[in-house]
Amino acid sequence: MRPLVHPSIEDVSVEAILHALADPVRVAIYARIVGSGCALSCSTLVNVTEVAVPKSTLSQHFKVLREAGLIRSERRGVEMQNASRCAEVESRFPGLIPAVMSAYDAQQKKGARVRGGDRRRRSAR
Amino acid sequence: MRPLVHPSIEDVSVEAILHALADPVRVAIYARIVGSGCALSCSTLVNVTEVAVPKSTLSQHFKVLREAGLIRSERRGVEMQNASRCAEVESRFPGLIPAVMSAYDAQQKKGARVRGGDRRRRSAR
DNA sequence: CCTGTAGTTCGGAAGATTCGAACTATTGGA
DNA sequence: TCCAATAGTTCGAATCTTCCGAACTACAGG
Repeated sequence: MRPLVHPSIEDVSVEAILHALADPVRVAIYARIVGSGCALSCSTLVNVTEVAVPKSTLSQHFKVLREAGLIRSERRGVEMQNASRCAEVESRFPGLIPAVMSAYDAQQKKGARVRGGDRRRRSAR
Repeated sequence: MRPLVHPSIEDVSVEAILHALADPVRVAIYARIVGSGCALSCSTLVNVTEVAVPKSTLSQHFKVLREAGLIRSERRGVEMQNASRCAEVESRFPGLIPAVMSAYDAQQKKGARVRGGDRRRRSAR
């Protein structure tokens, strides 16, 4: 089991943050963490979307969020606590996260459209 | 030659915008277009980065920016004029683009670090 | 030690990206 | 009108990335 990678805040890039939040599942996860105000475990986020996300995929998504500098993951007993690094990211890129979250919220409110962004058309396997 | 696709602004998604701007070359292109205030042709942007971007790749990048709703491309004689759709995007997602551009500018100013975000390690071909 | 729970790693299939080569569209001459 | 030059697009193959089931590791409580 490799130790978890958390970049120091000065090594965080805009590109990595945007890439992390460009995925519909990841932005939903991140919005939930930020919205809840407290740390959340992976397993509580299996149902962020309509269809349940497989846990191996979920694990990858958390890794991307973590290595982009957006969240901090810490083992707490048998589960993992994922907290947002809002304050740090805010100090490095003021206004970025609030703007993205506000845009995301605005989009979610506008009824159940078929939003673009789920660029990957999944096929049956 | 297929006609150019320009989504109407209400069909533009946050995910598509973030995905478009998550690429170091595309965000550089977009920053130049926004910064210049006027429409720019593809060819003037071959040198947005240290290494010249091949024109077939550049064409793909413009397509992504266009289909994300960030720019409007129009043929003007033999070349293509690419203008930003700032005002429209601003009306749909207020504050998003300014926040991203401001974060990007702040990052660029901090010396020539090896920034993360160029996720694709190119190999010799 | 054994079992259950939570999450990670592995590996292969499928999707996305890159870029050279070939192609299309438009303009300005000869 | 035909030709060459310029600007950009499309195609195709190599490469990179993402997804997810199966197998694995880590920890808590009997």
